[in-house]
Amino acid sequence: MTGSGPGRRGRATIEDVARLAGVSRQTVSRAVNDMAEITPSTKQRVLEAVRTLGYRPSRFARGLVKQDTTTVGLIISDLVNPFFPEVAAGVLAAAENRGWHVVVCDTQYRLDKELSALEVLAHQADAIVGYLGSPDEVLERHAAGVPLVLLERSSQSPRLGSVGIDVEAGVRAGMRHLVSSGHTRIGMLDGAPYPAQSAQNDRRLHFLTVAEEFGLPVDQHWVHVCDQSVLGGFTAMDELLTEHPDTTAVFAFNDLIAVGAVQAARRRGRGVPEDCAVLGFDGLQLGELIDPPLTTLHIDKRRLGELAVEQVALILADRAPSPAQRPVVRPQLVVRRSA
Amino acid sequence: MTGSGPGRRGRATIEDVARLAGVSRQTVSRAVNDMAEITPSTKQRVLEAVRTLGYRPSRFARGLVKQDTTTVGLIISDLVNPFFPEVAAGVLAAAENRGWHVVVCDTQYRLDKELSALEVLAHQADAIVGYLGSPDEVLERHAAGVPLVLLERSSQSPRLGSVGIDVEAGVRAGMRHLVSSGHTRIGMLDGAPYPAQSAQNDRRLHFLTVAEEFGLPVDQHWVHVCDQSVLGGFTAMDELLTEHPDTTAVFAFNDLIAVGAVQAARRRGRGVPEDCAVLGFDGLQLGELIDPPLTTLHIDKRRLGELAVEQVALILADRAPSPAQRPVVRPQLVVRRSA
DNA sequence: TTGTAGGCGTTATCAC
DNA sequence: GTGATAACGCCTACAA
Repeated sequence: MTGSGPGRRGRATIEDVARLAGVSRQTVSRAVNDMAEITPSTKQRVLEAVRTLGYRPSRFARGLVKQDTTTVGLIISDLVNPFFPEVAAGVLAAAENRGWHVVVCDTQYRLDKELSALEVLAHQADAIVGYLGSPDEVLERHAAGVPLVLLERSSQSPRLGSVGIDVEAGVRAGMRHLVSSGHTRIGMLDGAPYPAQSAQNDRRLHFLTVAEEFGLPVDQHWVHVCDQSVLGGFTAMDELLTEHPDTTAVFAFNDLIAVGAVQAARRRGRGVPEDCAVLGFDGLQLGELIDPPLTTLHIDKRRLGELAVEQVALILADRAPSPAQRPVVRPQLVVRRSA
Repeated sequence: MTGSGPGRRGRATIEDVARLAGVSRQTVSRAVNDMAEITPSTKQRVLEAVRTLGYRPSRFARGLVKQDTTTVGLIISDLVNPFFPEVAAGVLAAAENRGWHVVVCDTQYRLDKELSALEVLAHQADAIVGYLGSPDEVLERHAAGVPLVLLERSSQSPRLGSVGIDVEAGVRAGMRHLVSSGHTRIGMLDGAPYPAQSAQNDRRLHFLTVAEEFGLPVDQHWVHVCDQSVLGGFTAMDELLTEHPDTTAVFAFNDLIAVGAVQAARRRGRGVPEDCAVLGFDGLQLGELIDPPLTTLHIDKRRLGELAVEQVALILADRAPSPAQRPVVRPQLVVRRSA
């Protein structure tokens, strides 16, 4: 009823400060946002009141009246896979350039977490970019009208932006390299966990296509699915070599898996690359450090994140990005010693 | 003057929806937040209006009236150093548990970026946790009253929370291991870039102390400072071996540096660990994968992040955490083959 | 230089 | 079940 005092309802408001300093709210505002039209002495007095009351402006009230703060939500699959932090770094950098905030969610590759993250961010952000596995229509429903930019996934819906990797070119370059090195019995270690989402995983598709083009004696049985981790790669490689002992080369979904594959091969007494070549897909720093250094298709992950933010900017400016001009990063074959 | 139409000032408001559906704002609110007291048919009509107008509630207006959403800001030094994503993962997980949002900033170890991040987050978050290098009073000033939890750094100020690593115990365990393996001429590769902040870098201090306790013939000249990266470690190790060719073991600030040190040693034709042992400090997965596998002081990085969020919760609940009960994670010596 | 009035978009409270 | 009305905390006019 008194309606005053900082302790009343949590934090002090601009009103409380005004009262304590014996000025109007407006004057407090001028002092806090240090604007020009205010006497130094008054300013001092106000700022002192601010300090004793522990006053901090409400970001909500401020955001309500100045419509400028932009927040983009970032959804990634696994912060501990070194691939994603690099993408995130690109997103952060690009966002910071524009004065935008970024709130991050990690799905652990789980569709339920993905959807709840989507819902949370739909309330909290002005746009969302991320690695998403659910079908288009599910995504659109959960995003509830918030612009969405898909990473490494194309979509039919014109309402969804997207930024991609030129997987086909990458796979072609990689396979060409392996084949020209004399390999024909090439296996693939495909990353889970979105096997049902064909859109999600072009790597396997292109692998099979290109293998057929080259007339290789491999089919889908040469593709083993595994977790996107070193352990996953290790396990799957072990299975692959059991089922197809004549394998001489392996195409991995990503570098983590490739590293696991190298270990598995060696554990079985196969030299890499002499007995079995291993090809990665990512270009993580990790690949340079192991023995033998990993041959891989290097992706500019930072750039990927930056491009996503640019897409967001386009969409937010009502310039709906046409699917035709979908930005794409092209993998570069980096030949080291594993293949 | 007309004051209506969704196109007026960007987004449609609840008012626009109400008008189109021929109901009051309140009814729209009921429909959107699906509350109980509303006729299905009305709800349908409202929801349709929502869809055609592309209406989305303003998070600011909502946050203003419901005081519940909590956002914590996370400031880390370098997303690309695998150490930080693990800490971040802990923060994200703990925050999600409480229904909090996390906005992330990356400073690249730069003090200017650190301060601007602090200022931004002071407006945007209800609390901040992070790796910070500026002096206490600077931090407090820039945080502008927002609760702050320091990572891996103790502070004198009772107003700053903190979560740490028991560096002393870690260094002791590591040095004991090296000494008991017969090493006496032990160098150290210290991580930049906060040399002036003694609070920031207990590792060097404890290293020197413990070295003296053991009566080792090493002093500050055996400490070389470098970037917290593989390259940094490589370079510094090279310098160290040049100045002190009789070095038989090296204590690294972190695993990335240690990996670089291993490479530098080998490049010089020194076997690891036979000619020169290398000890890391982090416990990154990377360490298991290189050759030889890295002996290191393993830190539970996720836990560190979780503890930080718990500190935030305490502070936000006005239960100021006493410095006495500062949470600390204790490094565990993991002996592999590099030392 | 300072104060007053109004509105930003939403939810809560209370009538109807 | 539905609709006025009053906050929520701040800022941008404009008036004094």
